[in-house]
Amino acid sequence: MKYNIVSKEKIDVGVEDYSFRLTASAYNFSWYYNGSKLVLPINDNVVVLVEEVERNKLEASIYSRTREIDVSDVVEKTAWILGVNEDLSEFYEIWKNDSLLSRSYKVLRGIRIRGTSLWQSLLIGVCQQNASFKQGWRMLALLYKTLGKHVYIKGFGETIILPSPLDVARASEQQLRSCKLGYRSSIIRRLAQLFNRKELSDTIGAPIDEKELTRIKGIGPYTARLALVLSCRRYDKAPIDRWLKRIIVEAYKVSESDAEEYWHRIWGKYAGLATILATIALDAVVLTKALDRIRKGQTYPLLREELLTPLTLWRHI
DNA sequence: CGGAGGGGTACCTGGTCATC
DNA sequence: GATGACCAGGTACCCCTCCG
Repeated sequence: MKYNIVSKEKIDVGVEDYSFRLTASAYNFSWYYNGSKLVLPINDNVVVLVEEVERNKLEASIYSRTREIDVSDVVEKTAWILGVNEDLSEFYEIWKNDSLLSRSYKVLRGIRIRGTSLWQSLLIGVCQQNASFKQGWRMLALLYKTLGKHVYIKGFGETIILPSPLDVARASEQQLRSCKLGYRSSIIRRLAQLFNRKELSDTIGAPIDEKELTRIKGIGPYTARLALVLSCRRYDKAPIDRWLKRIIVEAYKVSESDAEEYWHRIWGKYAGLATILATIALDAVVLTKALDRIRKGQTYPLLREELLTPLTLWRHI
């Protein structure tokens, strides 16, 4: 089915320090961002193409497969995903003075984490389990390419809609295997089943509890907390993996057992956001290289196009 | 006694690095 | 260049202690 443009809307940026370019770049794929235009699938029928027409003036072209759509609802969801009204001034005060991340402030200031649906956040989380950044995002990219819906958007080109829980349920074993998910494929199947049975809700921004998620086999605290960060902008509990734990030990000279508590003490209710920021600031390089960079004080993204990093993922995959 | 919580370890899979 | 050993890293699970 064809997506036709139904409306062009202005998206108001309600904060001073917003960076569309950074927000669109971070952890994104080439079929969603091309350096200027950002594709945001809103629901089964609606896709939004966002562009910065002037500094902090965003324009959203709404594409739909159906005639009747609620434009104000789409605009509201687009604004929420982009975090254009998220005031982070308190967070900046900590960031500017933090010994690990302050050097990345100049480069990354203005960035927001793009909000996702719960389903999408769980897929991201499960693919990140026991995997390096590169490995995890390659898995996710394969999921998109193998099971997602390839769609052509005029003014952008080809994009891919994330496979739905139903798409995953219908996929063959072989198809899932070809996504190189390993043991994760059975977790993803189980998740898809929960969404299909409506035991999990995929409404954008709907609140969910960490405990509710960790009850699911295959979802532990890391994946649950990452899902809360991405799907609810809940930053109070941080998804701290061993990578970050070791980095905290090195950077702040605390013991491994105190690392998590220490991180929460520094960042308070923004601990989860700081976690994501740390991965971007250190280009998500593997632990040994990250520790090396901390020793050299290279705690900001290198911004080299040829590297595969959270900020340049869209140039490569 | 029973539940909560913490520690240790096995499991799994792709990445990395040393060795030939 | 091929091979194999080891590592990274999140979760599951078992066992232990603690506390009411």
